[in-house]
Amino acid sequence: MLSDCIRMEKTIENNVIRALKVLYGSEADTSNIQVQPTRKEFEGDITLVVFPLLKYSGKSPEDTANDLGNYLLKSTPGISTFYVVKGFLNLQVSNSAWLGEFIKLWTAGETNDLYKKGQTILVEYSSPNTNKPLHLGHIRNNLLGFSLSRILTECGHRVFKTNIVNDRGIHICKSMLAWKLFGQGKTPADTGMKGDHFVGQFYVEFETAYKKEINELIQKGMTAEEAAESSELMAGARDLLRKWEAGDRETVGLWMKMNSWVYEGFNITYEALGVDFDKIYYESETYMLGREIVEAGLQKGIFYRKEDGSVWVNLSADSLDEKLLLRADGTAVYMTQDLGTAVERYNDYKFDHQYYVVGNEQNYHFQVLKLILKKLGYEWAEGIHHFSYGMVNLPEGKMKSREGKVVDADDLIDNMIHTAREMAEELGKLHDYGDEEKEAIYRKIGLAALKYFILKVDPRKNMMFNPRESIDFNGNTGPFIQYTYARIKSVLRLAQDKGYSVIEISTDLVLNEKESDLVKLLRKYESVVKEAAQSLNPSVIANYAYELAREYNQFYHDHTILGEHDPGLRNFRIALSEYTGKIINKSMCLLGIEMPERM
RNA sequence: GGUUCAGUAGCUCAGCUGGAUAGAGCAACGGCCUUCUAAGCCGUAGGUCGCAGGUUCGAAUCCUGCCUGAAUCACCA
Repeated sequence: MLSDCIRMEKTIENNVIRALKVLYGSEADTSNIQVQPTRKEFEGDITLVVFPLLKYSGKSPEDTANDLGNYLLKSTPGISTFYVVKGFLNLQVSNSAWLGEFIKLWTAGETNDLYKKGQTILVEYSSPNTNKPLHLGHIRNNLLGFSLSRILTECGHRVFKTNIVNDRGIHICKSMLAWKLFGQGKTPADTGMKGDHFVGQFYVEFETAYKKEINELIQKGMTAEEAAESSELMAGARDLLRKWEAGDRETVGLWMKMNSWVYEGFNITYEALGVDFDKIYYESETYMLGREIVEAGLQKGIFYRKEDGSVWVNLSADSLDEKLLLRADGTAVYMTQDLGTAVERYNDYKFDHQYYVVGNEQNYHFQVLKLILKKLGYEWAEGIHHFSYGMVNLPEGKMKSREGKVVDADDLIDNMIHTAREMAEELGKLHDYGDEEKEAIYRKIGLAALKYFILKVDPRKNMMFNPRESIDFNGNTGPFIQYTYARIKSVLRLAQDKGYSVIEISTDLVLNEKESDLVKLLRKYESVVKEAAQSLNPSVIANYAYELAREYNQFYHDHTILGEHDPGLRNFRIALSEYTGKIINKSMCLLGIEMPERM
C-alpha cells in the first residue's frame, strides 16, 4: 500500500536520474534529487528543485528545468504538463492520475505493511507515586505513552505497555504517619472521597505539620539543619520506613490498606483517560533487584568500592561523573533498582526496544543507565531509549505538588466534560438521544479537547497550561476534528437512506481542486505514521489529522455531495468522504481519541 | 561553573533531513445558515523567526559566539 502511494514520486526520482544521464551524461547522486509537494500559490502538484542539479547540467536553472520537464513529460505516466518558476520545476499530475491514486487507496482496504518485520517493544509510562493523586504532568505522560504504544502497534510491532508503580519509600510513610496521627481511623468510603485524593490529603497534612514543627524549632533558636534532624514527625516517618523494611505486620498492613485506596483512585483516573497496561510492576517487589548485578560488576572490575563500603562507577571517560550504585550500608538507590528492573524486563520479554516515557528532568539518569548497562556487556542496552518529554508549566511557573500548586487530573477531566456538556446542550443537536448516550458523547468530546490539546505539541518541548483560559473547543482542537468526523458520518447515513451505495468508482471523472487536494493529503497517511514512530512524536499525527479535517471542511463547504446529479461524481464524493472519515478516525485512534458518530 | 534543551504574530503552537512571498488556532474586526451538522466556511489586520557573524545559488532550519529561560550535575525518586 505504501509502495503504491509513493510510487509516483519514486518514479519521478528514477526518471530524473535517467534524464541526467541521457541529457548530460552525468551520474547523479540521489541525495540531490529533491521532490516535494508544490506550494499552494503555484501551479502544479509536485515540485523538483533543480538548483542541486545545475552541476550536472552546466546550464541555467530555467534551461535545466525545461530539459528535465520535457523528459519527464514523455517518460512519466500521470504527468500532464509542467511549469518552470525560477529554479523550480513544477509538475502537474493529471486528473485521472489523482483519481487513480484515490481508487488505489479505496480498494486497498486494511492492508498494513508499514514495517515488514515487527519487533517486540516495551513502553513504560505513567509510573506514579502512591502518595498523591495524578496531575496534569501525569496526564501528559500517560497520553504520550499510550499514543506511542498505539503508533508502534500500527507499525506492526508487538507492543507491551508497562507501568512501574512507586509504592514504597519515605513519601508513603509520611502519608501513613499523618493518617495514624490525624486520620481517626477514617476511610475514603467514610468521607466519600476518591482513594488517591484521600491519601494525598494526608501527605499534604504531613508536609504542613512538618513545616510548622520546623518553624517552631527554628523559633527556639535551632538552625534549619538542626531542626530537620530533631523533627519528631520526620523521625516518625523514618521509623515507619524501617519497620516496613523489617516486615512489621502492623506497618505493612497499613501500607497495603492505604495503597489499595490509592489504586482504586488511580484506576478510576486511568479509565477516564482511557489508558491501560499489559503489566504493572511494583517497586516494592523490584527494589531489591539490581544488587546482584552491581556485585557482578564489582567482580568484573567495572565498578569499585570506596573505603566506606559504597559502590561507584566512574563515567568520567564518557565525560560524565562518578555515580553511586549502592550505599555504604548496602541499600539500593534509584539506579540500582533501575538496573535490576531493566535486566528483569529483558528476561521477561526479550525486547528489541524499550521506551521509558519519563520527563526530561531525568535525561541524565537515563543516559547513565544505558551507559552502565552497556559497560556491563548487555548488548540489548542499545535498544533502550528514554522518551523524554517536557514539563507542563502554569502561568505562575512550575507545578509544585508539595505546595498544592497543581492542576489535578480528575478535576481537569471533569471540567472538560462539563464544558462539553454545556456547549452541546446549548447547540441542542442531540435531542433524540437518551441521557446515557448523551453523556457518552460529552465524555468523548471533553476528553478529545484535553488529549488533543496536550498531544498536538511536540513532546520534547515544555508547554503552557493556563487554567483560567479553559481549553478551546473551536479551531485547532480535538472537537473540531470530531465535528468533521460526525459531519461525514451524517452524510454517509443520509446516503444510505437514499440508497446510494458505492460499489465501484468511475475512472472517468474530473476532480476539482479540493478533491485532488484531499487525495494528496489522504495518501500521506502512512508516511505520517512512520514519521511519528521514527521521531517518537504523536504531534505529527495530531497536526496531520487537523490538516485533513480542515481540508475536508473546505471541500464540504464548497461542493455538494449528495446533491450532485452525476451519479459517478456523487459516488466518488461519497467514497472520498467515507475514506477521509476512516483516516481521521485511524489518526485520532493513534492518539487515543475516540470519535462520536454525532455531535 | 559544566552538560543538555528551548527562544517564531498580543497569547498558545506548526514549520520534515536547508528551498519559492514563514503558517494555523485563540483574541480583534468584517462577511456567509429557507440548501448534506455554523463546534463550520471566507476575508482584514497582526512578524527584525532572541542578537551578531559564518557556510551557499538559497538559512526560521546547519556552524560559531553572545543574550534570555528551563532542566540537570544528590548516599531523593
